[in-house]
Amino acid sequence: MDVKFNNRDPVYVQVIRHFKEQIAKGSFAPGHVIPSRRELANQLKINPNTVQRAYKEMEEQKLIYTEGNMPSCITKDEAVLKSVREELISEAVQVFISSIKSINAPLPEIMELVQKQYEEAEQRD
Amino acid sequence: MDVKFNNRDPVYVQVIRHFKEQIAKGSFAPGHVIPSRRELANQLKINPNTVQRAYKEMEEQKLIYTEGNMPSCITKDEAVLKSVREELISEAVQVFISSIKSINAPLPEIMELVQKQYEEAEQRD
DNA sequence: CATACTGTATTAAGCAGTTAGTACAGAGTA
DNA sequence: TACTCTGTACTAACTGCTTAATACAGTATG
Repeated sequence: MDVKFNNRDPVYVQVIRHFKEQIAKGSFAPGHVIPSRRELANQLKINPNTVQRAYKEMEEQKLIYTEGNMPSCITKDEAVLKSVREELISEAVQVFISSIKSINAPLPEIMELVQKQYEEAEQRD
Repeated sequence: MDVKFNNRDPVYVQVIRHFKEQIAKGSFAPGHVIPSRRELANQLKINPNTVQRAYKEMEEQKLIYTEGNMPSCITKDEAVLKSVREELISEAVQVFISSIKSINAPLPEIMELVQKQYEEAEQRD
């Protein structure tokens, strides 16, 4: 568990985002146990309440569930897990397109740029 | 002049963004006069100080200039104007790629999505 | 029973963004 | 001259979001 924070977005939002990315990647099996509020807070050097807020929202979105006072777990509902991935992809595509259109940039030319930079990023990994 | 605000980003940031998009589009000729602080504030129903803050930052970035107490104008430096467009494009591409990579989404598949949704958006205009 | 974990709730504090009010200097115009 | 625009500067206060601090209840384990 390792999250790099930016200063712009609220920390709890970034935490949620991080979990969604992991889910989208398939890094979490359904029912997978996630760190307790306090433990994750320790790892990330943030306040337990900030984690709590993130977890609470994830619970409302059915991404995780909590039984009694056991550590929370990733949902077992595979439809939800799948939709997370679709949501992130669709979001990325929409943001991208609206950015491009807002400045009337020609798509083909931009696509080439994406292709090229993607490959460069690929090599850096 | 018409800006639709979201609740997430600061208003003054969105105002700057709006001007940059117009510049990138080529909607503003070099030296083009822009509304006064008070006038734009009236149009957008925001506080003049918020506009002032946006204009001040744009001036620091050399996007606009002000002579005496005349209304501010878009810069005449075409290199700057050009770089705004490049900056926005590069930003959009980078955000997109990092989103895609953070969830290990295969590029070709995503590219198809982009292509498709771009055309759909095209028709809506 | 006691300790140490869980999750949860409530309240306080801090902070960035925004608004509001006021003021001042310069320039054009009736 | 008086009025009305322009930009600029400064301070104060409000607001909502975010984070911090603390406390409480339940459960498992030794």
